[in-house]
Amino acid sequence: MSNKRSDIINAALYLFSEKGYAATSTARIAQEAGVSEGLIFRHFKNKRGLLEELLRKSDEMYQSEIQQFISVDDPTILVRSFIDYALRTLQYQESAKIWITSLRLSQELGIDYESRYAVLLERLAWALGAIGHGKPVDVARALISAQEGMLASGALGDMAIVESIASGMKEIVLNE
Amino acid sequence: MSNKRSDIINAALYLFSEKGYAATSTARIAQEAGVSEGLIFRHFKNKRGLLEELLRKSDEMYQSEIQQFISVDDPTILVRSFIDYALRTLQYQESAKIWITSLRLSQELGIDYESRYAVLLERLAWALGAIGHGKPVDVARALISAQEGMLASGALGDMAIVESIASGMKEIVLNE
Amino acid sequence: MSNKRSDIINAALYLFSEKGYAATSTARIAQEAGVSEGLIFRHFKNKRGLLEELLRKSDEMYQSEIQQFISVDDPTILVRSFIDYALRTLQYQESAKIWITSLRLSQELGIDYESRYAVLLERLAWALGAIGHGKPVDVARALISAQEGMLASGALGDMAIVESIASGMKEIVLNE
Amino acid sequence: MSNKRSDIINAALYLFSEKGYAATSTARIAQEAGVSEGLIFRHFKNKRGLLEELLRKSDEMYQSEIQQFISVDDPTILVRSFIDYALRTLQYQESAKIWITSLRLSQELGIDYESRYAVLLERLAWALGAIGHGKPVDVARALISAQEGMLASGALGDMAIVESIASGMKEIVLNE
DNA sequence: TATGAATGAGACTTCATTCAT
DNA sequence: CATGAATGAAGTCTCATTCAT
Repeated sequence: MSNKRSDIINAALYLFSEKGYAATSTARIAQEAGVSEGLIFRHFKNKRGLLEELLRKSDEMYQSEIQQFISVDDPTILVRSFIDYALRTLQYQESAKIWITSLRLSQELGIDYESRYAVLLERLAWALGAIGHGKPVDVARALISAQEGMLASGALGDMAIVESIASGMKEIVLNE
Repeated sequence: MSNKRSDIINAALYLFSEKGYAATSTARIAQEAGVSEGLIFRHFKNKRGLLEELLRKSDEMYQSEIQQFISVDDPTILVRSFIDYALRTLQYQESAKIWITSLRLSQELGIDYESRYAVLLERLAWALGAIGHGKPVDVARALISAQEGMLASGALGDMAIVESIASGMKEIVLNE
Repeated sequence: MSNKRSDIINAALYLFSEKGYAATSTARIAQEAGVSEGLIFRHFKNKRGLLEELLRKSDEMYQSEIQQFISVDDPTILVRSFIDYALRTLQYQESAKIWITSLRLSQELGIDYESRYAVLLERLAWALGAIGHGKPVDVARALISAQEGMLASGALGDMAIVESIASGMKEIVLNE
Repeated sequence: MSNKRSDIINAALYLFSEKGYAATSTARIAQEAGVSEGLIFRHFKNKRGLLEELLRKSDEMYQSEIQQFISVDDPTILVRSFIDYALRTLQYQESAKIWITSLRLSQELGIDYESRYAVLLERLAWALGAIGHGKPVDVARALISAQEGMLASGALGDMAIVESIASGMKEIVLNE
């Protein structure tokens, strides 16, 4: 049965993450997906439409993935899980790509990304406050921000730096 | 003397920062700079050459700007200056653009960016160690990483978030 | 019984008349007809086949419609009926479309259209001669020609002009 | 020196008149004009822009051509000149094409065409009134309408019909 | 009969780059 | 140094048509 639709999405995800949106041609996506170029437009109307579908999917996956640690009761464990999550994700290249890519694409295209963090931010702030940090919302934002930088480094393939950043984050917020 | 050359660089800087490298046409750059398209190729050989010149310039400016706080003797002041620097820079839009842009372009094109941080990383690590933080290199990297995320937010124009991140960074590393 | 076939013809008629043959896609026809695109090719082999069927139908309708006045015995009434026919037809938009459209399509595609007028031309010439006009065949052709221009105006929706033309035609050939 | 711009216009004029606007590709126009396809878009922005330029030019030519007989003082000569003009024009194919074509293109694209006739209509009505016709404006419109039909026949290359129509027009309005 | 996924050719258009002036 | 006309390759997208179901 037809999984050509998702073949296209996967190919686009891969190529966008390698080269960015503007530098990836629909011909290349079709080739990578093993379909005709026309099919892309039949399924997604536009190159832009394909991107939006991809971003929508990525957001869904992200929201479902952060459930893992967002509902943890122990604040220390919650924060540690948050930091480790990105670390772990980055070690299994393929599953990480969608996250990194959607971050970058949002930047490249000026799409709002902040809203994606709403739930995470709230829980993280709660945990940081419970641990004893002042200005927990600000600290939570700083952490998320650091993690984004970490993802960017990860995208460039430098795992040593990624681990160093994670270690630094734990040091300052968890003292470990 | 001919300032058309720098007009081109400035136009490219502006447009690359708005749209990214691949999505900016040389025709658009020429129009923005008020010169003929051909002149770009006379001065920079090709579009990539223009980009490289721009990145080179940006690195020079960056290195000269961080001199301000890199040579500070008091570790606390040094760290605070580092954090405030991005904050201040972002408040004066134009001068910040070059920094944000070169960060983004490096990511878009997979150019090494890490080396730019070499000196900064060393001094920041020293200061953090002096303040009493463990694993000072890791923490320094986490800080730089957070600042990159902050710049990305700044690029999207959301100063409230930028300030929140800066505040969070100060809270965790300076306890203020 | 299946009226999807005629749904397709009607949709094509409508769209060809709005946009012309070349500018109308089979996808659009299918959508307008509420059928799948494939069905068009099952019924008509290809787009051109659909057009030819449409033109064939239109000619049949035309021939049957002009029977109304072609068999009239009084030459003055015959000529007046001819002029009024187009006028009346244009006032009931829908039924006029097929006539205008086939005229236009014939032009767009360089299809012979003259033969359609054979019978009409003969009767009209007879009537004009009977009324007392010299060169009755030439005058008949001029009249038919004027009526075609009238239809073109009608297609653009300008009924005031249509009525003016009809009035002018009556003035010169019927003196009324 | 560069007459490539007008080469493109001429090629487009020729091809649009043969096939219509929608059925003529820009690649074909470029080939016919002996230029690269890209040049069309450099000069006219759009295929549509090319069409509009062509229509603008055609209108200018038309207005300047009808000066010949529009300023004639003798009403009979004026009307005869009007009828003969189309006849003569059609006999010299090339110069006629632009007129016929713009008529057809206006119809194909639903562009206003009526305004082009404003001056002509006024003078023709005056002449017809002076000759003694009632409802001179209506008759003038009928004449113009007949001439349009004539042009359409001429476009299909049937000069015998064209001459017959012209003869019929003279018979009814000039009695000759 | 009817659908809808799929395709390949070709449509319009943009682009980086060259070159005569 | 500077322009602007010109190009060829490539880009996004549309289209008529086919075919398995």
